[in-house]
Amino acid sequence: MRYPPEHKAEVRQKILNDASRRVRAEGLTGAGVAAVMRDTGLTHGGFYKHFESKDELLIESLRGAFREIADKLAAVAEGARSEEPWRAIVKAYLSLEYCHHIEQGCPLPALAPEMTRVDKAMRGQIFGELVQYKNRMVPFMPGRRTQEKERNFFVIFSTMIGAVEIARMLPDRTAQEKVLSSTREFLLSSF
Amino acid sequence: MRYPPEHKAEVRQKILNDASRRVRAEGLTGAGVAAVMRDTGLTHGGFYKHFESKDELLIESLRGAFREIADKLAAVAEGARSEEPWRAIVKAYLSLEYCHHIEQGCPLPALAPEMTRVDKAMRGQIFGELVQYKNRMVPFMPGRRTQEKERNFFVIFSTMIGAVEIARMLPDRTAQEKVLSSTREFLLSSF
DNA sequence: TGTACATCAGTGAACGCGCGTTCACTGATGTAC
DNA sequence: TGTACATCAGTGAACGCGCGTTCACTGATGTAC
Repeated sequence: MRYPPEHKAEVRQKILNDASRRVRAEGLTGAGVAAVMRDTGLTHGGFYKHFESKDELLIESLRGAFREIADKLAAVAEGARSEEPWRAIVKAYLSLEYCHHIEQGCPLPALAPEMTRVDKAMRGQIFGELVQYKNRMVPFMPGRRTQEKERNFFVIFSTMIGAVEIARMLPDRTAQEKVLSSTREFLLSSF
Repeated sequence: MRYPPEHKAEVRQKILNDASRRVRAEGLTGAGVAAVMRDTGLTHGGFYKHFESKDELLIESLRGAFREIADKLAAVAEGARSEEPWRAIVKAYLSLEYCHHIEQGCPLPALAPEMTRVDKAMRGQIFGELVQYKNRMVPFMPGRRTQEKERNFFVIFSTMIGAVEIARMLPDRTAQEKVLSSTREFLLSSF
């Protein structure tokens, strides 16, 4: 079969989208070649027409996940009319909605501990993505100077990441919502 | 060979200690039967004389990890002379020392996201360990009534867990210490 | 216009490897008589 | 006291399975002449 010239790029993008969802939902080793290709509607053999290795898929799908969540949170912040942007980010990040959709959410509460265990080369690349994510969020953070905003980025995101992780370990919505709303109120009253 | 009657219990405990370190350092799948038995100085075949399955090893080694960190933090809190116990816990938990020794540290910043992905039966058991951990920490938390202490447990531990995870993603001590100390100061000035 | 060949995304069998698990065996020590 | 047998933690080969990766092949379409 011959395909239109844009076909290959589209398929690659579809594989990446499926992988970036799978990696968040099932962990760093959860985006297996066969499973991802099945998601995409292809067989595993064709994978290497699109990627050099599974590692390339992994880093590219993480890159996509970081970009996706940064886009969403930036949109939320920019859409905040009557309140400070960081407050809108905190409310969105600590919502039950975000908590329940791990596959579309921030890679940090889904994968942070696993990301510290990958080999050095990949850890360097992941660190680069984290820095970009931080740089996109810093302008929305509370504080006067950039240094203060940066400090607050780390404090606020640390708190949100931990809260989402704990909430996800709890067995029912009520307990989850309790942790999320406690942490939300704590952060919103802290700056 | 015949062994003294306490021998078997000692070997089982050694296997559990090795596994509980490995699982924190290398992830939920990192405590492989062969690797853990090699740590213990035995060969993989003997494993099933001590455990019914790898799942039994996993839950028992997590249980041990939760108990180990709860013991440590309780000792730190009880040893706090001139300050409130929770402040001593925050200082210990957010120290570079604890951050760097993931294999002896709290299972939450090491494993929380992975723990939400295990099968339902094991998730139930892990949730039980989390509840026990919380119950041991709650008495040390700031707040008047138990309800308030419990709320603060979740807020404080969420924040600490996230901060340790982020710190562990950073490439050098300076950056790690910045996140840890920012978060430490934030928490210590919040209650 | 027709024919032969090139292209290339996708297929599916096969590979080597590491994993959890099983099992026949070992061998030092205890017990029965 | 000596002999035959039982016990049982530990050994290491072997298994089935899923994984990432390779590769000969397919077949629709483009290109050369």
